[in-house]
Amino acid sequence: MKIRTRFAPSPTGKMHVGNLRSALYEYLIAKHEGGDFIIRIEDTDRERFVEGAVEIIYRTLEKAGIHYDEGPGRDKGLGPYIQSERKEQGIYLQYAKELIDKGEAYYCFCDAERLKALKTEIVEGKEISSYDKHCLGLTAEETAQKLASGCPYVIRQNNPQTGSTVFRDELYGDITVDNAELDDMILIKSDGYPTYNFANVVDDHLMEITHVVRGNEYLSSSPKYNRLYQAFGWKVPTYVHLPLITDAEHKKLSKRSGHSSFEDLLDQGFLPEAIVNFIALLGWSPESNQEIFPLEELISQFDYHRISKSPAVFDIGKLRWMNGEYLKAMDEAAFRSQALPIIKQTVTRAADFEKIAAMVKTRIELYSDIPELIGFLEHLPDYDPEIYTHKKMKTTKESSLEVLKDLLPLLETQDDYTNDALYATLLHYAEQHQYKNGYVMWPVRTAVSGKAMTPAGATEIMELLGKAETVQRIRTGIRLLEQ
RNA sequence: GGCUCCUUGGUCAAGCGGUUAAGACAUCGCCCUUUCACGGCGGUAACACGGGUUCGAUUCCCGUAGGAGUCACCA
Repeated sequence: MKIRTRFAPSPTGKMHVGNLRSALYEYLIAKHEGGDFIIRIEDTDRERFVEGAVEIIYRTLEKAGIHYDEGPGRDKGLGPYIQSERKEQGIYLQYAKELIDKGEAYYCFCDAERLKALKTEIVEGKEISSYDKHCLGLTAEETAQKLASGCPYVIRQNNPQTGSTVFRDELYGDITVDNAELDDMILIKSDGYPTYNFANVVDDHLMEITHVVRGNEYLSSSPKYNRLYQAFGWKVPTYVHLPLITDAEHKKLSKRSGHSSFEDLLDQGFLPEAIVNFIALLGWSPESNQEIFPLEELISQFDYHRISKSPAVFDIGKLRWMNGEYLKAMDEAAFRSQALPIIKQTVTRAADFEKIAAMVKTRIELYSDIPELIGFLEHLPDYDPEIYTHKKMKTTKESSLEVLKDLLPLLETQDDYTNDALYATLLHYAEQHQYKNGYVMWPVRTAVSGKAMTPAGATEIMELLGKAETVQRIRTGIRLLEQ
């Protein structure tokens, strides 16, 4: 049978990486087997609905390279794929009533006040409650009368209080839960919308989803969903619950806690391919030691049985590294189109911008590293003369001063400021005095850059700066060293 | 607190009864070099603990501890 997976986001804002990874794994599981990947919008909570969030979802998947076979606008006969539209068609209510007829669900008229009175404990600021089946005790007449009078109602699942329920997860194995733990969750809310708990079961069945893949925050409610499938007499899908992605404090990534969304990462300059590659490896590993995976290779190698069970910390440092790898592998033209605007914004003097782009390419992890790296080309920064002292080069402030003073007249009279010519000049000087290259290069590079680290060597920098600026910076260096 | 799940270095992780317990990021050192970087080489660093089972446990079982998730008319 053809595998069908779905990504079922609720449109409540930006997508954080945990959501994106779920979408990615769902996509990979389907595509690895030549199956279909479906999108379903779960907009049953009209209070949390955020305008434009649906577009964010489409845009995010698009940028991530995740294409869907079915979904809004791509109806293959099992739509609509937006739950609010399905609700309008009366789908959920119809199925809920079927459950009521079977005695697996019941109307509940309890108001907020009574529900609040049921809250028994408060643990860590969270109220714990479980419904007491009060309305299950209503007679048919009482129920009919309340319905007729327009009394607001919800429909609840009727779970047994004895025995236990077992369900199987592909990764976690069999999980058994006492039925007494199963609360009579609400299926249909008083506004007529279904809850996630109900809608996902109904829709996954109707849309013929074979593999339900989702975050493992759903692990503990899955027995209740299983009971729903059983009550309907439907085939239970294959479950794959994914380990959580956490922050450095081991807390689940969430919008609420202000964790980075995919779009935030893009804004920070991360490449979508790098992000996708990185999150694919958070919770899954291939048989080989390969780490760089284009999406196509991910599809061919993704075996969901190798997904791990323990949570993974989202380490932005490693993402940076991976982004750097993608930058290095990028072709020159593509890199330039992104880097050049940033470079030109940072360096306004006439310079060989393409040369700067090439020089910077292998030394950054993010485009946003560029200004910091080459800012010195625009303005000589204030710097501490102590950086002229370098143990390995055997340079001191005194030796540097001497070298710079010797070199100044040479540089003033030289007109050929190409890298090769400058290099020849400096090298010749070093040879004459029997200095080691670094002994000369270090102070020169320091003077023309004002930095202990630069993305290029001394003469390359001089070429970029040109004669006038170079000479001026050497003089500045001498002045600093004479103080 | 109840329930459920998880537990190999700081982080991602391989391992699926017998291994010198891979690899990557980070970190440190060395080499290369016109500094740093890039590149190359190398180092530090892990099986949470206690019982079993077994000739033999990182691997299987049971406890303990720790962590996480969940307990809504949110998904």
